[in-house]
Amino acid sequence: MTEKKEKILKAALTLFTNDGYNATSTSKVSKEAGVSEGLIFRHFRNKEGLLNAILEEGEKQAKVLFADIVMESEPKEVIRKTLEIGQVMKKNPKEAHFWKLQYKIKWETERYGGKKMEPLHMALRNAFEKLGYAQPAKEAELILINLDGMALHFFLDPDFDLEGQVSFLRSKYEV
Amino acid sequence: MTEKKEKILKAALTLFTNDGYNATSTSKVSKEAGVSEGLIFRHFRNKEGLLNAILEEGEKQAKVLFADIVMESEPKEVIRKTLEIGQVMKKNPKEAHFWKLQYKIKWETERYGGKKMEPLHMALRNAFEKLGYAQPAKEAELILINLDGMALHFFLDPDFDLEGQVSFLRSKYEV
DNA sequence: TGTTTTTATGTGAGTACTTACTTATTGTAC
DNA sequence: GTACAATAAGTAAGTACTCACATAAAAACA
Repeated sequence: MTEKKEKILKAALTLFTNDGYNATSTSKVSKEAGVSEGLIFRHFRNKEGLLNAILEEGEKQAKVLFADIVMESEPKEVIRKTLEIGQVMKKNPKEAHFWKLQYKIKWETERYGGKKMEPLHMALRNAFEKLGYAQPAKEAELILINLDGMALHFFLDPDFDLEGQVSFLRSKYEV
Repeated sequence: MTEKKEKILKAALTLFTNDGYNATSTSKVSKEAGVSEGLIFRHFRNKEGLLNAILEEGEKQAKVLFADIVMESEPKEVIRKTLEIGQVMKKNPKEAHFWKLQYKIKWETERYGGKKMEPLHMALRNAFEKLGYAQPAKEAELILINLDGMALHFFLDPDFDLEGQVSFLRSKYEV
């Protein structure tokens, strides 16, 4: 990975996340990266290839983030850690960039996100099962739906009180 | 409102909702509407004006949709009707178009959606208060966050089981 | 009423500029 | 000196938007 290639990736992540994929031209990316436009196509073949490279990098980061939750054996801890994913974003802005980009791309291009949440879903299902909940699968799905809803507000509504909502949920689940 | 003006609005609603705002050119809209491109600018001044016209029309529809919930006096009915908003979308595809566009625009352009959910939030807050919940405001916010999460899956995940999730939530709130 | 004048609606070709992408050429490290 | 990194200068197609002009509808006046 050359230095300029990394600069392209960084610039594209910023611009795609802030302005959106379609609203960001390869020319803008090259200027932001301080690089000739042609270099983008040499390294990534086309604009979509650049997007895919960023998305793949984000997926790797997500796996690391999820690993800690999936490997947790204490069911209440699984739920608590899941609910607190948002706090991680506040501390780690690059992780937040990747997440935000996921949602932006999902809505802008409607390319289906794949099954990358599946391991988390499984871990939650098992946790709720161990805790004796009547419908563990639905409970797990509800938490993930909640996470998506909170992400919308966290990323797009500057007045959203993330911590307040998370602690409210923690008290609901007693975790 | 002339016939051609309405055709432009209809075509733009479809294209903006399916392909996104930035990915839809005024030329595409004019072709879909069977109208000269210049007419778009005669009626709406620019592309953003066209978007605003559609958004305003959607806001009117949303007010009608919310009115029925806000005026409901039975607290459990307020919650049930709110949870069942998604079912309305399934029956009324044009309403669904407007909703989907709201989310697409929100993520694509990050223009703040305004306070159009405020009356619904209020109604829910009062409902939870009457039912003796400890934190009615947080409960109301949670329901709206849930709605946003379900919307993501409803519009973008073809396998999402909306009815299953809604009836699960209804059983949770006993409504 | 019929005629003229104004206004609203509509077109199609053109504007300057941007888009994603290509190609030919040069720099550079081993 | 070869393989790769990088650039500058292109390309054709597309972009939002404008303009001069045509037609239809409405208003004003005789």
